[in-house]
Parts: sequence; C-alpha cells; structure tokens
Amino acid sequence: MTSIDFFSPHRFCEFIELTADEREGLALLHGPVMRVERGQVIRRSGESVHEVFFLIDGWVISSLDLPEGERQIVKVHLPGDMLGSPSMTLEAAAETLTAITPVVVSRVSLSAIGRLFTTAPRLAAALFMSVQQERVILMDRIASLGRSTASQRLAAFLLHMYDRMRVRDPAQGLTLSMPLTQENIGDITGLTAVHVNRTLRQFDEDGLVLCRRQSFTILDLPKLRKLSALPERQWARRPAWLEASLAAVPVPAE
Amino acid sequence: MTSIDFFSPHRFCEFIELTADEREGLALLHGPVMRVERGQVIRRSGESVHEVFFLIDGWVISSLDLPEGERQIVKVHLPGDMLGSPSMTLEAAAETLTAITPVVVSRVSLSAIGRLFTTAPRLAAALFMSVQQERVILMDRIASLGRSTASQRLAAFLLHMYDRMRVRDPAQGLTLSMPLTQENIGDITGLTAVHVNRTLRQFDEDGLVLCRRQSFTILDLPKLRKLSALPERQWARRPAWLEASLAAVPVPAE
DNA sequence: CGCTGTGTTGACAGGTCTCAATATAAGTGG
DNA sequence: CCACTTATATTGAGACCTGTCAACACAGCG
Repeated sequence: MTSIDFFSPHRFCEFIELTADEREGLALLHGPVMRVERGQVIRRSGESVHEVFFLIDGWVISSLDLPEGERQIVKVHLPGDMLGSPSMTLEAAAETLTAITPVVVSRVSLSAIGRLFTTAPRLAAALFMSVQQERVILMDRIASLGRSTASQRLAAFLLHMYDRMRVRDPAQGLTLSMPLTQENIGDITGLTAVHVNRTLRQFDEDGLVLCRRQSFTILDLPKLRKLSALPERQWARRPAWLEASLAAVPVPAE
Repeated sequence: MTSIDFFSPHRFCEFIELTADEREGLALLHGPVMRVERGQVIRRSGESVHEVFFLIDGWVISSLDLPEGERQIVKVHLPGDMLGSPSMTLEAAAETLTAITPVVVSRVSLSAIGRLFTTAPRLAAALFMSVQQERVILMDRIASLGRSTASQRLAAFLLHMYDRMRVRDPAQGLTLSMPLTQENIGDITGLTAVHVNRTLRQFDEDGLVLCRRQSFTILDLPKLRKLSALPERQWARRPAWLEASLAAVPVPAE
C-alpha cells in the first residue's frame, strides 16, 4: 500500500526528531536488500544470530514454536519495524520470522547496530526507546492473554493494529485491511481458529466490528476500546528529558 | 538474603565486561535511596513518569491493573533489576510497582539514563541489551500464556525463577525460597489462586517439585523443563560483535 | 488468644478446545 | 475459461480444563 522507502526511519523518529544527517546515517545501516515470497521463512528459531532485519515492505510475523506443533505469534510486523532484534541477546534465535505477504527486508549486521552507540548516540537512544516501547506492548499482550476472555483479546488485538496503522498513516480510517487468516489471529491471541471465527462472527452480528475476509471495519470504537480492558497508550512523543540529555554532550565529530 | 550492594551492576554486566571506571560511572546514576515497606506501592499505574528505580534489596512485582479489579503481574523483580523503565516511553506509567518484601530502591532520573547515551556508550549498550533480554523473557511468557496449560505455565514460571536466581547466585541450589503467595503466582501465570494450589499440590504428589510455604524444591529438573515446553535460553554472554563495535570508536574523554 | 491472610479441598458452572463436516474463496494447471 | 485442488471460513456437538463459590484449616502476628 505505501510506496517502498528504503530510508523510512519510522520507528526511529517516534521519540526524537531526527536531523537530516541522522536520517542519512540511518540509511548507512542498511545492508543487502532481500526479497522474500509469501510464506517463506526469513529466519528460523534456533538458528544463530548474525544480523537483524529492517522491514521495508510487506507483513512479517514473529513467532515462537512450541513442541506440540503449536505456535504463538509474538508480533505482527509492519514496514519500518526492526525484525529479530530481541535475539541479539541469544546464542540461538528465539523467534521464527515468516513473511505473510511478499516482503522486502534489508539485512543489518549486529556490528552496525553496536556501532550506533559510539558513533550516533541519538540514534542509539531512539532505538532504545523503540525497544522499550515494544516492551510495553508485550506487557499489554501478557495482561490480555493472562486475564481476559476471547472477545476481550480479539478487541485488544484489533485496536492495537488500528492504533499502529494510524501512527504509520494518519489517513488510516476505521477499515483495516490485514493479510492475516483467522488461524493467524488465533496464534496471536492464544485461541483456536474455530473460536476466533465464532467470536468475530459475534462482533459482526452485534454491529461492533464488520468482519470480512481480511478486512475489518470498526463500527463502535469506544465500545471496542472498553471491551478490550486495556487503556489506549499515550506515547511520550518528544520527551523533554530525552532531548535535553542528548544535547548535553554534542556528538563527537565523525 | 544477599547483602546490600549499592553499586551492584548485575544486569549491566550480563553482556559486556565493565571496567572499574564504568562501574563507578554506574554508581553515579544512583539518586536518593528509598526504603519501602512490604505491600507498599512504589509507583502506581497512571502516574506520570519522572524516574526509574534500581532495586537494591528486596522483591518487587510489576503489574498491570485491569478494570474488573483483576491484575496481571508482568515481572517479578530481583535485586539488581531496573524497575519501571518501559514506562519511560509513556505519558502515564503502565505498571504498578509493589514491594512484596521490605525493599530498598534508588531513584534514577530519566535524564541520567538519557545522558548515558552521550557520556557512556558502553553502559548505554549494556542497558540496551538488558532491555532486549527482557523482551525475550516477555515473549516466552506470551507463548506460555497463550499456548499452554496450567501445569506448563507453572513449570515455566518456576524454571524462569530458578534460572534467574542461579545467574545472580551461582551457589543457588534446587530449593527456591520465594516471598510470593499462591495468589501472586496466579497473577503471574494468569490462573486463579485456587487452581494454582491444585496444580502445585499435584506437582508435589508427583514428586516433581516439593511445594512448601514460599519454598519450592525442584526434584526432577529435566522433567520440569520438558513440561514447561520452553527451551532454556542461552544468553550471549560476551558477544564478539558487541565488544568489537564498542571498541571501534573510543569513548570521548570526559 | 483472636484476627487476618493464606492455603486447601469440594461441587458445580462455564468458556474454550477438539473433532468433524461442510461451505466458500483462492490458487493452479489444463 | 473451466476443472480441480488447496486453503480458509463456518457451524455443530460434546469433552475438558479452568473458574467460581463456598467452607474450612492453618500460619503468622498483634
């Protein structure tokens, strides 16, 4: 839907304003660009970790595989996201990254990420904030999985996607087009595909969300928000403390 | 149990070796020390975020409160942990931090964290890795909550605590003493206290884990590990790429 | 010693899963 | 463009896991 922008700094400028130089610096991170077909695995759980990926175009899911063949999707990635970075702390990758649409990613070496800390402290800080943000999102998911019903989880999931798509595209309306199957949505919400179907069908009958094949139209946003049992997170867009502390010592020349 | 160490760098030296200077630099982060009684709230969800906390002594739980009075514990904190940092991305704190034992914390301003990026890139990188590590842990929790039964979740929880306590104290044996009630454990695993009780009792009868009041002795570690359905995470202790990329550009003098 | 919090156990209800069949859409090759 | 195959969605019936409610036992603590 959005055009390919190789230097799209999306997630890097959610918390600080980037200078033109910094945007260029970001572009330097990018390694070889890789195209992946729908359904293909970008990196499988258990493999060793040499790089992370920036998602340039398409949708990718990050999942943990369990012994009984079940799987839990831990994140649905949209363009601009950094993929696979939690595993930089591990000997063997935790997540399997799977393209669910045709995908374009750029490979970024771990060293390039590491060098940000010495050469581009503001970018490193931006990345850090972005990772903390992901942590909040995971915390909300845990609350949703641990303490709510099927309909609440589905409401929370739809709202989360709505909120994210709206950040990426301010023109995003109440209709979400998502290349996810009901089985995918089950793997996200910890439900079976059968029960996802029943519950979404109920949303539809109740006039809460119009559920069509890979398209959802939120009909009653406040009601859905209330049902989800989670607050709408207000991100600190340009926190004063961050800007101030990064300005304290200028970036060393070169 | 462990003596109070105000400069305990625990989480900061999990991924890189800190120099003596860096350990001192860390000590400078510490703000006023605060003692908190058992049961007291350190920071409540919804409050504005001016600081984070370093846990010096005692146990703290981090929880999300849901509308129906339910709550989900998202993290059990041990000494050395940084508390409340995900909320640095938010206008209003997501988590409520509650002392479940008498606690000593040190308050650290957000600016102090921010300044790490310009003044101490290696510490910033260490912090970054630590946050990514937390993300892996949250991902594992999500898989556990979304795709496993009560006994599997409890197994995963006990093993997680065992693994963490062992990192902190290499002499840690198979007996875990934990100041958590069964209701707490329910709030962690997304179960009711009643069902936690039944399941732990079953562990005890099966000779899997000896469950006593606030004390657990793992009797069959491999069996418990297998039951949990999660791999034991192998953290990248001193990743070569990290050391190398941080050495690339020396830290600017002062 | 009584109070309060925590642990334990039973009976029952309810939400979600499992299994299975069918419908519908999408994709493929002729 | 059609026939065929495959993936996905839909619906029903029954089983199972976990929650709810309630009562009681036990421990810690003032």
